Amino acid sequence: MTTTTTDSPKLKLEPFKVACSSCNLRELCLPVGLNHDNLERLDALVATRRNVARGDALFRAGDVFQSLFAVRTGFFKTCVSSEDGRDQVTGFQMAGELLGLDGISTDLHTCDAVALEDSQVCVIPYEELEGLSREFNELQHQFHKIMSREIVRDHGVMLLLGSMRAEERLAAFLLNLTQRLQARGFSASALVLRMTREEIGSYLGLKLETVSRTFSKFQDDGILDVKQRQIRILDQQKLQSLVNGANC
Amino acid sequence: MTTTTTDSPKLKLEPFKVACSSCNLRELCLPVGLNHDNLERLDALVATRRNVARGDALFRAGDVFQSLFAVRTGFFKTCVSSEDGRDQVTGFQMAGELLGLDGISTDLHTCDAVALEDSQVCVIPYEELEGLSREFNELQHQFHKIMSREIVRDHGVMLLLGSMRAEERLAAFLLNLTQRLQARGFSASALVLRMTREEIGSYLGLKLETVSRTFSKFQDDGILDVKQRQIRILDQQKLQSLVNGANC
DNA sequence: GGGGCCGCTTGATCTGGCTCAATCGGCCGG
DNA sequence: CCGGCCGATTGAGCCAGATCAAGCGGCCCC
Repeated sequence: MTTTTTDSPKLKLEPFKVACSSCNLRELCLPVGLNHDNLERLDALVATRRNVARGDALFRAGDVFQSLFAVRTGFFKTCVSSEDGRDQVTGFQMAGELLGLDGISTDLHTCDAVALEDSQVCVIPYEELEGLSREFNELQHQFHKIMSREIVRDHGVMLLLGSMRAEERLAAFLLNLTQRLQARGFSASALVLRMTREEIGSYLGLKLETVSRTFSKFQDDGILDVKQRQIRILDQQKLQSLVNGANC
Repeated sequence: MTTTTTDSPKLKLEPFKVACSSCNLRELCLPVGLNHDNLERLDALVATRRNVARGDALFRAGDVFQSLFAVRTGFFKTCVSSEDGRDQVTGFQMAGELLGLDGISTDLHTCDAVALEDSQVCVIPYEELEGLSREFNELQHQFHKIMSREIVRDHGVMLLLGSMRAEERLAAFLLNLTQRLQARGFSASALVLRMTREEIGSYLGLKLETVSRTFSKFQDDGILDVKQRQIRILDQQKLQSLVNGANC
């Protein structure tokens, strides 16, 4: 992790300037590829931020869609539910990732976005984003790429849910998490899970007991060191080979 | 189904004018909401068409991405595969639906699109679409809606794969298919499946034997009349209640 | 510092869907 | 019209993961 702002004590409110142009996430977020001038235009667009306390929803299915949100700090889950109570976690979002793309389709959000820890998001008014992206090819293209990437990601999850066994699913999940954490400057081998076993299970199409048992098995096999939500990856190779279906 | 062109005998090649502005799919496809002038601009963009024989690929994972494709006639499946041979059908596309959105993300396609019957697609050069959508708000917005809808659809499939039982999955699949067919003017109760049991199974995260057995069970229960790929829905209510988890 | 709660682990048993296997039947090419 | 092939059906047995159940333990609030 990098430190951008001086950590002056007592400064609880936003530092004066937390703009895309000075954001250390800009290479992971909407601003990718924008030149200096365009970045400043984006700054004007992304003027407001919003804090979301752990457990609170950023939006819920059925809410009117007006803005996209970029995670600045913290961690979210998104989940859809069917008419009957069934619930499915569709993703976990960390700093630099966009939330709310589902809402464009019908002007209503179709899933809940819930903070798994105290978080802050940048609010991106959607209409204004459309306007600005009509002016700047790069912004338009980057936005399309982000939507497309979400589609590709979803296809990967379908592959996982449709054809992998429990161990493969958990291995794929852990590798994906560490990859994304690594891109943000964190260790590739140690991580702290922000979500419960049940939420992992929902995402992976498994019951929480199966998730727990699989963690234990990975520990027995010397692949992981598991202490509740503290995970240390001891044998990345073996994890990778599990995903690749090596020992099938 | 509507008939737009005169069915003059012997006319094998394209009728003179098969443009978005005169396409009977325009209310299901990219042109939704465009006014007359803008539609004519879109016509210029979508100038070429391409035939794809049954079994052939429109594109494959790894192919360079240049164009989106709108299905004019026929039926497609898209599937992703992991490094090991595993294969997952991620969707079935019929007339009016867009193919290729996955390619925007990395300029390479990430899945295969294979025709399940002799088909024809409209070729939509992507760069030009971005250009035109910078000019026309409605086109831009409609395109974003289509991408967003794909994301929402994928979330629905995740819910299905992650939390439904075999009968519920097949019921949801059939209802979804008939809904889309109905929007195209076909019967809501009779349909011909264009895909094999194995492809249905891959899409639903089931083995082909399970799909076949579930069809048979639905027939025994008086919900369906199944003759190979000819399906007649006898009790839509019961199908719907299965999806809603009524008898759990 | 203590109590209670929630999340996690672990065990025992059950079962839905998978696997393996045999047969059927529709369709296509000769 | 017939033979072969591919897709679909059906049966028998099995197993991965679900379910049910019983603690455990870390953390938060009082």
